[in-house]
Amino acid sequence: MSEGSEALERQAEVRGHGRKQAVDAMKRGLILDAAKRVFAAEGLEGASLRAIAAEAGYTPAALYFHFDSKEAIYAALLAESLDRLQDMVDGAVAKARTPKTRVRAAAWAFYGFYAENPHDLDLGFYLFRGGMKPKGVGRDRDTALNEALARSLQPIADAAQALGHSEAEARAMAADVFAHIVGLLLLHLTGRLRLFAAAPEELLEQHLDRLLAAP
Amino acid sequence: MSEGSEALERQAEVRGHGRKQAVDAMKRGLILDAAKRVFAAEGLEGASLRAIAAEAGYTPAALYFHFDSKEAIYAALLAESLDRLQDMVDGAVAKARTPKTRVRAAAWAFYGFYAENPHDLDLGFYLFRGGMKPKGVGRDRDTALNEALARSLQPIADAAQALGHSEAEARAMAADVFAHIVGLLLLHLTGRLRLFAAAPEELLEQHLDRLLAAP
Amino acid sequence: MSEGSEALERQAEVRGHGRKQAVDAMKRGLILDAAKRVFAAEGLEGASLRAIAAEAGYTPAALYFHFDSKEAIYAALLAESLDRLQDMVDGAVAKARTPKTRVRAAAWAFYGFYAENPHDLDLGFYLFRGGMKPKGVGRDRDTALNEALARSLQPIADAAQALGHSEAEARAMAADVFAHIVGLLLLHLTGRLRLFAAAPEELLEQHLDRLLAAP
Amino acid sequence: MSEGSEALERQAEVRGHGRKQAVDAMKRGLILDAAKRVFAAEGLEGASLRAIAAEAGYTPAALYFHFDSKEAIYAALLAESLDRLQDMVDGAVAKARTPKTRVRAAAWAFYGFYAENPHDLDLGFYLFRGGMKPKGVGRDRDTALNEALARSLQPIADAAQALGHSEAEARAMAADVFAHIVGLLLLHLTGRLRLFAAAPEELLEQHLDRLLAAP
DNA sequence: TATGAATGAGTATTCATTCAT
DNA sequence: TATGAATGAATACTCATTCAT
Repeated sequence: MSEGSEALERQAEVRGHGRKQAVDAMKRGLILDAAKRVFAAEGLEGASLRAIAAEAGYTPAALYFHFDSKEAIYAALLAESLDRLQDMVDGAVAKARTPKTRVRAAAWAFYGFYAENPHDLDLGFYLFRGGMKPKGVGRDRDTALNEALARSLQPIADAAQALGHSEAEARAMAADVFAHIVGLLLLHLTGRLRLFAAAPEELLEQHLDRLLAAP
Repeated sequence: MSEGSEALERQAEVRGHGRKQAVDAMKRGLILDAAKRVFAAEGLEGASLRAIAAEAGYTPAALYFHFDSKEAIYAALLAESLDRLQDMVDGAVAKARTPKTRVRAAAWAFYGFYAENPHDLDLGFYLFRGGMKPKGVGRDRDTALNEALARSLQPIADAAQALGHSEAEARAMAADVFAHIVGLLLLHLTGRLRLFAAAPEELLEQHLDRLLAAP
Repeated sequence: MSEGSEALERQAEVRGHGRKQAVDAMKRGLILDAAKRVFAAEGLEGASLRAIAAEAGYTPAALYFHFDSKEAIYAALLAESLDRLQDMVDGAVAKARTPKTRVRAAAWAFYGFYAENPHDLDLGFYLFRGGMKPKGVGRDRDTALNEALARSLQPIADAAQALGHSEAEARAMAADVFAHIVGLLLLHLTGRLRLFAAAPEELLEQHLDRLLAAP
Repeated sequence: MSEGSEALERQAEVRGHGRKQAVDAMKRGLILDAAKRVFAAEGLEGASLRAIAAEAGYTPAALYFHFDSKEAIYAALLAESLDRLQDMVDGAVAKARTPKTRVRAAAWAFYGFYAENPHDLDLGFYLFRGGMKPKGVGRDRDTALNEALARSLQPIADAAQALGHSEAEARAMAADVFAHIVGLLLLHLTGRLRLFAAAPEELLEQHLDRLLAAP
């Protein structure tokens, strides 16, 4: 066997491998798309593995070649959701000129994302909660998701530092905005905010005003 | 039969009735305690009717004598939780002299209650969510629970009005505090707040400071 | 103790006993009425003991003082139904002058009774079937109900004999009419007769015509 | 790969497919057999899904792979029963030369089938009744079963037309025979016919005699 | 006579997961 | 890589009946 042929073989192998990976990724993607659809239509409770498999045109058993467990599918869904979230936040922040408008832009993007995709919030809390127990991997996945989440909120911390805050203060500010928005969304989406005849957008606006008022 | 004996009989009857009621209430209480225990140990998902019955030393069927459905048990649990919450908030507010300290006291009591009883928060969100569908009066129960919740936060709105805010502003303030605390708790309890090296208590303190700063 | 007083006592006893029996019979009647209502509204499946008790304003357990079992209630219901049936048949026959019209009258009364009270037919078949197993008494009850049923159809046999048939032939004729009507009703009530675009009344009329045609 | 081998592969594929189908059909058949056994032993009431599964050597859940619901099992059982019925009727009719003997043959085959398989009658009435509600296509199934039933009785209508009856008359005749036989069977099988010391066979014979007597 | 409380057996159905093929 | 078949455990809830009071 000549060198050339070896190289060719390796190349073919590599290409074959790459193609395999690509095909696999595509299939995973199709399953996740199906999961997203089921999930959006039926909510967390209705998004059984069977339902997802059916929607994806698969047998339930087939999904186990692509994901370790149902939780793994959820986790992948959440990871992808966090990616979209980050894109939205980054996009919004990019258009803002001043640190203050960057904080506002990031906050509103964050709020808007979940207000328009309430199920993604569900997903987040489901997994960040008691889920993730069974299949061990939990730990790694958790930190990965955590990092993705932190990245999404980083623009707020960055802008806060640009405003003269210390790093600790900046982090606290990001956390504060994060918590406030999550609280508002939860109460809003469960209809509890109606009790106070309060609109979440107004409350958020006021919160940002107070937060950004010159001290 | 003399008048005296008649009176005694009536009294006995009444007492018998009262005892029956008391016994019933006690048994309901025991079941609810069992439910709380299971709930604390296994989380909402694991708190099946069977599990609750077993923990209470009953057969599943027996619970249906005391409660109409599983959701009814949850609802009772939540109602009782909201009662305790209100007691805590009212107790804290009673000790405060000025409107501002009353807001702070109420907010901290609210926060403290759920920080110490995280499962009660779960319960609230479970029921305030999609639950409550199948049996029971759903609707009635929902409004009753809503009212209990609103009552717990009323001290904040009252104090806000005492500070000179309009009724609408006062309501918004209660909603704002409510949302902020819920957000903080959720992130704290799911460990997300650690990402920002932020302590929920500090964040709440700062939020209240900003909120109560003279404009 | 004087004779008079003895008599009075006995009388009182009897009266007391009689009253007790009367009261008991009345209560049984009230329960049966309730059962009939539930039964008419919900059908056999829905007529649970609980439902009957509730409708009668009783606790399920209370019914066991008046009836041995659920089957016993059904049996009493059926007995009463058969009484009403007999009244209808007898009433119809009484108005007819000739043997042939008596056969017709009896048949139509029988048909009409069950066409208007389809649930009574259900009841009959339920009990005449596999039911009646548990509580032993089955045997006695069965023969009693059988006799009541036979009595209802006796007018047909009588009229047949009046037409010159032997006793055996007359019995066969009654059986024939009975079977034909039951068959028609069953198929009619389950909608199977529609398959043939046939009306049960016409079929019955023709059957009677053939049966009564001079040989 | 030569053409021959391709052909072989296709054949294997087809056979594989065919085998899969065959295996599936066989398993369904085994389950249905089990159901029939349970059904015969315990009656309709006792033929729970669990019992059927146990008898078939399956877990309850496994049955859901082969049938959509318990009602679907019943429906399949009935469909198969109607097939056997039709075979018997068709077979009997095929041997008869004249229209009149064809009517008689069909009627006796129909009668004989249910006299020997009383449970099939139960099944029919159960499903043709209120059943069929929950899952499954109910409607479709109902009409399919109706058609199967109608087909079984078609020979009678055909023969009636051959005798010179109009189509409507022929249909009525089929309905009449159907009703009479069902009535006889029901009374016979529940022991009610004994009341009249009447044998169902004699009554059917006489009914057919009258029906087929030249007018 | 009636109740309240409780039982135990039962119902059909759903779930995530596994494994031989 | 995917399927078909199967599992075992779980679900909430209903039933007729019993028994101490």
